[in-house]
Amino acid sequence: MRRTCYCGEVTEMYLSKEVILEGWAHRTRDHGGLIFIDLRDREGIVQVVFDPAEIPRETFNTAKEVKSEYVLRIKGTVRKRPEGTENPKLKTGNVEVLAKEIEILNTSLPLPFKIEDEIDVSEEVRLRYRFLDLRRPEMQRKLILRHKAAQAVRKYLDSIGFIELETPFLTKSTPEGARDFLVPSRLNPGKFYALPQSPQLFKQIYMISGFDRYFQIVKCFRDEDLRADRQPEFTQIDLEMAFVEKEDVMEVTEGILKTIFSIIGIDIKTPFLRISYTEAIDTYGSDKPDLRIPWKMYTLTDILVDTEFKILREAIDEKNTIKALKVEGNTKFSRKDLDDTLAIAVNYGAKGLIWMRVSEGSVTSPIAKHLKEGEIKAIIERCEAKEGDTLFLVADKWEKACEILGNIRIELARRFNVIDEDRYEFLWVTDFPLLDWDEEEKRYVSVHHPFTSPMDEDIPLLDTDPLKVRAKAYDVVLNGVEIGGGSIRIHRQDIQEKIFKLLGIGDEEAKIKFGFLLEALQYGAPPHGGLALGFDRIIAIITKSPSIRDVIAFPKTQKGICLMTQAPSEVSEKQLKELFIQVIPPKR
RNA sequence: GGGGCCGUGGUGCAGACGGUUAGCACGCCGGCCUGUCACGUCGGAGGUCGCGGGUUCGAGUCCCGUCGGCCCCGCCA
Repeated sequence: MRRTCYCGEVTEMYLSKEVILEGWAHRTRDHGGLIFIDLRDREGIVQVVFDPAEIPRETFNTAKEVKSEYVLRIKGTVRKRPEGTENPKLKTGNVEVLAKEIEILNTSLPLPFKIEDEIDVSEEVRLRYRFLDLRRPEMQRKLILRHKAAQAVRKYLDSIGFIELETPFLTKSTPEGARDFLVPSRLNPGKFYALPQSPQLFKQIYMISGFDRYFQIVKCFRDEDLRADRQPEFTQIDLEMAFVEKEDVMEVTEGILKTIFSIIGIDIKTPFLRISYTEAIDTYGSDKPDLRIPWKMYTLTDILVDTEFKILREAIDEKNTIKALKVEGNTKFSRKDLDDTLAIAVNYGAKGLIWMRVSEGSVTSPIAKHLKEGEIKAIIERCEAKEGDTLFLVADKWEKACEILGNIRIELARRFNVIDEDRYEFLWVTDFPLLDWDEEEKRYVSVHHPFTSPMDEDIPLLDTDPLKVRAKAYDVVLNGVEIGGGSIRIHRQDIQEKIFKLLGIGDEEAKIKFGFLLEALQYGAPPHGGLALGFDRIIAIITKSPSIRDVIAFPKTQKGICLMTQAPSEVSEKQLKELFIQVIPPKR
């Protein structure tokens, strides 16, 4: 006996036909003299009827024993449901299967939660019983969509000449970037592999090897603290191209995203908007702005340059920037709203927060009396503020002031429900700085990574003003989420060495850590660049999942624990001994 | 490392200001039921109140610590 079709496929097409179905008992309704069993498999649910007039007593009694999630094989005939008993909620609702035979293939313990969407259960329980959670239609839809997206991306990239190539998981630990997961080497006592944070160096090597266009849908590993959108292992769509400029990489990326979104029936417009890092920070207070939020930020420093209001006077004298966020619309801020907004500001390091509400050509504000009429007018004009709009002002270092207001922008947009969840706003953020200054370590660090090419015209600045150097780097942003990023790489050994030097990586260290790359760059390395897309994040967005855990089959908790397997776990003395490893217990 | 929310039968929740039998819904078990589809109906079982300590005549409730889950800051080239 073999299955003839999936439960969810039994429609009028099968009328009067005999079918064999295999699946799980979704629900049973025992009316004493008549039993209904909803049988479920991955394609859906169909109602099976057991009528004692049609089958032997023994068969009927077997059906009586069935409980939730028993695994069944049922043979029966498809018939029209009696007039008036159709169920429009089911795809198969016009028909039912009149059972002739039933076989219980397996029983099931009572479940901790129901196998259905909209369950009211903690994520902790879902993760502990992930095998049941994944049985729910919602989770099956998400993982099947994930599969479809991966397949579509493969097909698309293959069609434009990309070659799917693998890279090692057991590889070399490199400085910079995230903390590595280490794997001890039994054959080389005291030495460790690292799991890759990304296939970065290998894909560059592939370019030097002449594969020209590489891609991979691949796991990456970073041992950092977890968030709703961060797991220690996650999946990237990773690609690299030779003989290209950033426009080429951006075009391919837009093609990939277009491909993925077409799966959910959304035709996204390309090319995406492009704005510079500086503009993104200045206007939206974020390098990954959510363009679904209409509110923007404005600079008021020049307007208030002669102010006598003490707090702002001091800010200007300290060469700080005064920024304003405009919250549009007649949004009513209660005392509590204002307090909460201040709390957000303080959380991001603000020393204070000024609010002003536009009203009858002037403003209502705790500081209104300290401002001249001309200043107020100029502020309203600069912000293009209308009646009822509320402005929030912060005075601080440019980047910090922007960042504080940027976070207020996001949190207030959520609170006042101004984000349209059905909109998808893509953009490119370009012209990132190449380097940042790390105050703790007292050295430059890469904003992107150490292999990112500086802009040609900024190369001289490497010697004079490194922080002014812009990178050939680009991030792709969707609805306030960084879904990908990449760069044109350095393909000349002299520049690469110079960057290492600036990063405080000495010749000796560079040779030890990246010797193979520096060497490869000397053997005809073509200009190249690429990008990686956060696959989990994209799938989370298109399935409207609040966390990437919902689109990862077996995710970890915030403490990095898999609640199903209880990994990580202790290992035996013997295992440690073989690896020449000794555990030092943490101090209590 | 830090801030916030949460932890009570299998699941989700309720338990004022500490008071004697810890309540509700769903699920589970048993009976009845031939057109249900969240079936109905009658009955029943099921609890270390996360864990440890303290205050008290008495702690699910108050205090301290600890463990776990979630959100966030730091961190994540």
